[in-house]
Amino acid sequence: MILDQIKKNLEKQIFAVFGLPKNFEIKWQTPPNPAWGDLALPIFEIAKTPKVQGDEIVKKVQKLKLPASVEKIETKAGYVNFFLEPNFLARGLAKELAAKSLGKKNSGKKKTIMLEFSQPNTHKEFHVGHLRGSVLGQSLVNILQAHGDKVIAANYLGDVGAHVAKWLWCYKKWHDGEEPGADKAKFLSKIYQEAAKKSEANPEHKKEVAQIQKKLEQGDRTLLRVWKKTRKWSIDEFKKIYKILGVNFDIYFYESEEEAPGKKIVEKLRRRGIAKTSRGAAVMDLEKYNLEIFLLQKADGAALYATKDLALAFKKFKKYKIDESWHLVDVRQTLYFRQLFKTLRLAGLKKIFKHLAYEFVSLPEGVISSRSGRMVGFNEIFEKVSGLAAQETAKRHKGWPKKKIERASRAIALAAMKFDMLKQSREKQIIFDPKQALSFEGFTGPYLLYTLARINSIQRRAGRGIEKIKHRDKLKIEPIEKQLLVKLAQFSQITAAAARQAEPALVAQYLFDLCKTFAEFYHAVNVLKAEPAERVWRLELIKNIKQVLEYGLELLSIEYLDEM
RNA sequence: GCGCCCGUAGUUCAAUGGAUAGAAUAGGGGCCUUCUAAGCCCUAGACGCAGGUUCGACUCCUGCCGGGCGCACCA
Repeated sequence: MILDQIKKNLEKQIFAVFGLPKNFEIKWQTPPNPAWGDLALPIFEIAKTPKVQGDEIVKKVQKLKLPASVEKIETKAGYVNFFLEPNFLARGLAKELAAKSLGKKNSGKKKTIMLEFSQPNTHKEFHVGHLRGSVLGQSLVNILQAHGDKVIAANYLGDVGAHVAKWLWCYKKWHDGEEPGADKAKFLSKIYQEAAKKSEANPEHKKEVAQIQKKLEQGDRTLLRVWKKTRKWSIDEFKKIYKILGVNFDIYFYESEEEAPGKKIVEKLRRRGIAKTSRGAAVMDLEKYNLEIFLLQKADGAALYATKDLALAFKKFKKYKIDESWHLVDVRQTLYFRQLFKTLRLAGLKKIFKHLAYEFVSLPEGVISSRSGRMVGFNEIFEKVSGLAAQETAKRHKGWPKKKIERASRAIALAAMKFDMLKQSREKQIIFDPKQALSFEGFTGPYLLYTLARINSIQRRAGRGIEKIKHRDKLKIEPIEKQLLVKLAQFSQITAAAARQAEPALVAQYLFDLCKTFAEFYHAVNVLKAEPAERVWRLELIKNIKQVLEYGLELLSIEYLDEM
């Protein structure tokens, strides 16, 4: 905001001095080194416009009148660098922060977006792969909402299909009536692994599984009862995890509910000649769109993922007043979604669909696989990480009661795990190394929490006597403090970019950078022991940092602490 | 075979076509009588290869090499 104002103000003059055409777009940059300035104007582009010749530029730059927001101007290596006036910046920032408008935007046109994410399968374990999707999704919801959009968070559970049939088959055959005990996730996961192994070992078994699936779709009563009961174990487990994670859904959809309507839609598409029958199955021939053949329904009439997704898409737009449907799903489904969206379009649902792809999580040993048990379950890793956090906390705070340590270590563990999932861009594969997940140093969630803890500590010691700062007085602002001011002012740009690119990593990286700069400040100057005027100003500065940091963490859905 | 994505310090990641390619971690060396050392400072270390487009390429294009993923009854 404040930066936008400064830029706008400068642009007016720049256009006039250089005689730039009206449609010219100034591409502001940030100098790589703060010592070179705070805003950079590349003159390569300007030099291309007919009226201006290279050598004249420097002369013309000297004609620019310095507004109050700018301290000085330098030309260097093809750039005009503007040094912002720190007092001006401090004042503007204070206004922006007081209005709580930093990082928020009220775009006039509010879109309603339904964001579907997380989508775990029942009867399988929630693992670190789901963790990425869930945390990414929640963070996107927050970021988009801050951007001014209305977002409906939807989860779509895979509660039917081949994997469920397999599980039920194994359970009925070898574990009939068994109860899961305290750790439902482990129980479900164990049976699934056993089911995968046993069903593949014997062709007889494969047939039995297919039979179970058929019976289930036909609504066999006794089977349905078992399905309902075991499905609930799974869903309860997921909800428990979402509660721990602070991930919230406005709506839950279930694949089981989309089967029948999906089949009807496929039938309709067949009648209308949009879908064809090939080898007994319902397909869309999308070869002319370079999207190959898309399978809608199996030859034996059983529903596929696509069958159900068609129904869900129609339902979403009919029942909820949404403008766009976004799907945050693993990149491996890119082709699938392109096929699905094209099919929907051909079926007459001409709406905006978006597949937000993210790279999957794998382990140092290889790809995650629920069937082979090569995976890191959420509960297991969460326990490990929070255990270590508890140990570290106890070491540092001998007097803390057990409950306080528990609360802190939980927050630290979650910060570590979530930040790990958010800090790199969506399109980068994460190789989840449990050993590295146990690190709380450097580019990690706990580092951000620690920064906050230090700020809080200063504030506590400062006591109540924080005077209001008088901005009319010129403050003595150190270079490192000015760097902090500039960083804070950039926050709005970052959140806007994060929303535009649907990329929470931008916020994560920014916050880390802010904290690094704070740490440098923290070691370079003292807040509490400063001269009265500086003391007041620095207290105000750290208050601002705290506000941005807390808000940024909220966008990432990371809970923070007062002390750690 | 066809298609999509990715190759940057030992490792994990950054870099709207722009300035001296930034961090973290691991390595070496320092800093706790000063606001929390989960920290800070110093040091060493990288663009897969070859062309092309451009005033300018880690970024765009082509080819090669290396890795991942997807391509009809799984989700």
